[in-house]
Amino acid sequence: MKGQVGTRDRMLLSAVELIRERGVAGATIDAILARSDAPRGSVYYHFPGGRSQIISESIGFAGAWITNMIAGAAAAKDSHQMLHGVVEAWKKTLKYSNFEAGCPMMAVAVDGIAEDPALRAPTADVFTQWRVALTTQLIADGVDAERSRRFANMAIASIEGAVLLCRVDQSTGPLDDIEQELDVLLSTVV
Amino acid sequence: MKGQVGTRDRMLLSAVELIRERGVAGATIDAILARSDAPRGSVYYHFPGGRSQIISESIGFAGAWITNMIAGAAAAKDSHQMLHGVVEAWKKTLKYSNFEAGCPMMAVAVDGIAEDPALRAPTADVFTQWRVALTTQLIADGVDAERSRRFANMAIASIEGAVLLCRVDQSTGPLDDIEQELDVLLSTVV
DNA sequence: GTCTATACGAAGATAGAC
DNA sequence: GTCTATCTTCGTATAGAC
Repeated sequence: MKGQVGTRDRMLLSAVELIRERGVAGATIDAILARSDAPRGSVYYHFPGGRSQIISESIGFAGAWITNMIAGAAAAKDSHQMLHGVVEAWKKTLKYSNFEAGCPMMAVAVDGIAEDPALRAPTADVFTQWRVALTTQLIADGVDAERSRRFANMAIASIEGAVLLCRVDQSTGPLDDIEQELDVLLSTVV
Repeated sequence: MKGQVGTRDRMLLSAVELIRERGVAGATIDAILARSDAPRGSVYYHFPGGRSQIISESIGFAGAWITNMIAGAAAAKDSHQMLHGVVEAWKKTLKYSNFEAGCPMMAVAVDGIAEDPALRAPTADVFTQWRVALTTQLIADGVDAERSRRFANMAIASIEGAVLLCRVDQSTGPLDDIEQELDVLLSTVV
């Protein structure tokens, strides 16, 4: 049982995928069941809180996914390589999904928070985690705190925006472009 | 009748607002009617294609809104001022809506295209329009075509991403930050 | 842990009156 | 141009059997 992915986790994973592809509104119970191939009876057994519980837990799940992506990139020696790692990971996931899946956090912000305002705080927390990971590396590279914060916001914003443009264009072009520009900008810092 | 805004236009305007606040899924017929204070009977009279026609026409409507924003900023003398104008316009609209309304194009990309794939092309067109407006100014300022394209994508991506972060943070901080970084980056160009 | 049946509400769409 | 049914589909949730 240890190495197995249980029904509960498969449902959450499917929910994240659906949120990335169709937004929170598209992550219906039926769609989650179909994708995870989970039995109907599992819904209120594993998630007594129903659909809203599935959605809110999905944010934690997706947050962990992003954290892993950054952690992987953080294995790099400096800020340049860290950003490169994150951007490459996005290109890979975009291509893998045929440009149909974007960032789950963006989706939650766009059509999830209006549906359930309680989702705003945890979403903000995930973005803050990302900021912390970036500023930590920048400060380690000798950048001062304020400039680190500004650059971190710039990196997160441009990557998020570029992922959106890539989906619409069905091409990694925008990410290729902002990666270069981000590198130029970073060169003015460290 | 000339200066009046008709029922049809009021419905489209309301649809755009709802899309910005709640995503495409949140722009239901009932919500559009309630916000525009339009009579129920108007729906299939003005829009024989029903809801999907309202949504697709809303994209053109929103595209025009963005074009106006850029046009206003384009009255500036150079690229620096143009970007400043666009960012300031976003800050204003965010504050005006209490950080509840984002970019309609982002919303369409996130939860509209999956619902109706026909929306992808017109959405891509709007982003291209924006790119053209920016590259035109950059080239006028003496930047070469390739770098102009890269920088334009960087500007669009970072502004879109920052608007998202501002909504989640309920603060204009992220836009303030990327405006400064965008300015630094632009200084390496022109 | 999982299944079926059922209830309930929301949303889009159509028909026919005014 | 606009209104009131009405139909249908879909999505969430609950109850009770296995």
